[in-house]
Amino acid sequence: MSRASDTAYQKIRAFILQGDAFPGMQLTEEKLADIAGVSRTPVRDAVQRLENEMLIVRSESKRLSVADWSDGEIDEMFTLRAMLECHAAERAATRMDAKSIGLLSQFNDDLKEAISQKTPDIKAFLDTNRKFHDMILERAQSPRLSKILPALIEQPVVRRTADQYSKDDLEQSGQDHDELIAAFEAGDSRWAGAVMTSHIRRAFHTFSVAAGEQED
Amino acid sequence: MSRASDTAYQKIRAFILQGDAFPGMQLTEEKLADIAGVSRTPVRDAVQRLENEMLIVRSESKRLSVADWSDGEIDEMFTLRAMLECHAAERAATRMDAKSIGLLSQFNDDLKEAISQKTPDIKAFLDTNRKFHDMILERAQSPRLSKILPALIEQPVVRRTADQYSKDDLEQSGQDHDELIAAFEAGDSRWAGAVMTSHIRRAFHTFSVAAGEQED
DNA sequence: GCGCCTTCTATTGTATACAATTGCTATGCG
DNA sequence: CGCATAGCAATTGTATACAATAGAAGGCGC
Repeated sequence: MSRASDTAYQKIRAFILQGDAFPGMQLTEEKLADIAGVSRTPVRDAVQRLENEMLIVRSESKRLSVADWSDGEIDEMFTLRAMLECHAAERAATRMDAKSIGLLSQFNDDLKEAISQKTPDIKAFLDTNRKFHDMILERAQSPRLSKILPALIEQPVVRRTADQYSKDDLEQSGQDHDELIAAFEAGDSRWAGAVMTSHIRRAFHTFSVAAGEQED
Repeated sequence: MSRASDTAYQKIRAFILQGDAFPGMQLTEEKLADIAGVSRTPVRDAVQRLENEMLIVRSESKRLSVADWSDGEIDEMFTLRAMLECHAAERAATRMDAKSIGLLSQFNDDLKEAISQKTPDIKAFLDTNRKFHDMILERAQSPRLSKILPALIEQPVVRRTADQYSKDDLEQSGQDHDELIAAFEAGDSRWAGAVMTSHIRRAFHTFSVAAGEQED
């Protein structure tokens, strides 16, 4: 979309993901327009996008609020993500080239670098991790997947618990990525898919533990 | 969405699916506004929805056109649909109730009725078929799936070749549905998932043959 | 005091006018 | 004659004013 529409999307998204928003919080188009610094028209575009990503929900009377997910929905979200990222990895494995694999290695080096410190740089970790997965999605060369998957990936609940991940968890991610790269180099799509599946399922497990502890 | 926005969506969708639109055809918001009989504002909402369903694409310069899918994309579409409908069937199998199963049976009776004539009523077939699948999706009780799947289901290319399906193909669909119902009654989610997968993959095969013949 | 109806207010939906951008065409120069 | 460029036309993007609708509050009768 266009400039105002995009900035609205980004600012509202940031407001929900990292800002002062809380699940269930009521929103109005006008308030969001203030936050984004634009008029309601581009805000409505942005809201529709965020609604598709299920970060925002509309009540039956068209009022907006910040999405609040049940445990079941989070579970389902990870399950779908695992299925689709597995599929993406399988496709990518048959469509890789040397340059892309090189980039993947580089991203993963950056990722390891980010968590090698005594206090891991979570933000850098999430950032390079996203780049890594985006690269695979790009190599999957499926417009459909590219439309569906991103909405399942970066999510508020995940973000909110990310800084509780242990160093071991983070390092395991790096190792998964290494194995993915090996599978890509071998052009073995089933291997790549299986590693990706276990990578996501482990992430879910790690998240569950962190989320459980957060409750206490 | 609201009234004008909804009618815009439906009319534009009908225009693409059943109207005079052709793949690659250039569209302007104003023309679509004329077709829908509303102003550009609700049209933009509708267009965004259709863009998400990939019925409409925007060029890099934001101009709109009717989507034109490659064979590879159609293939991928069926693959994703098979994966996700399989998952939906698996979930539904553990969440069924007698009333819903009764409705499924009724829908399938209607479907068989529609194709029992010498010249099958394709429109009625597609209609009851959609009801059947919608019911399963509803019982899967997954908001995410409900958001993702519909965009993969009713598609122009499929619609365009539907009237070439043989009576055998249509009857096989009815039998698949019968077996799905049996799996639901047994509460066997793996069974339900497997039947659904083969149901969709067969549909893809049937479509491929029909589409191939259409080219000649 | 309780419940229902009415009125008012807050919020979303739509249209329209205008701004910005993009593509196209024509014209001039080499 | 070809190409670059300037200006024009067409299209999309944004803001704002107004319409419609849903929710809240207050008043009235019972």
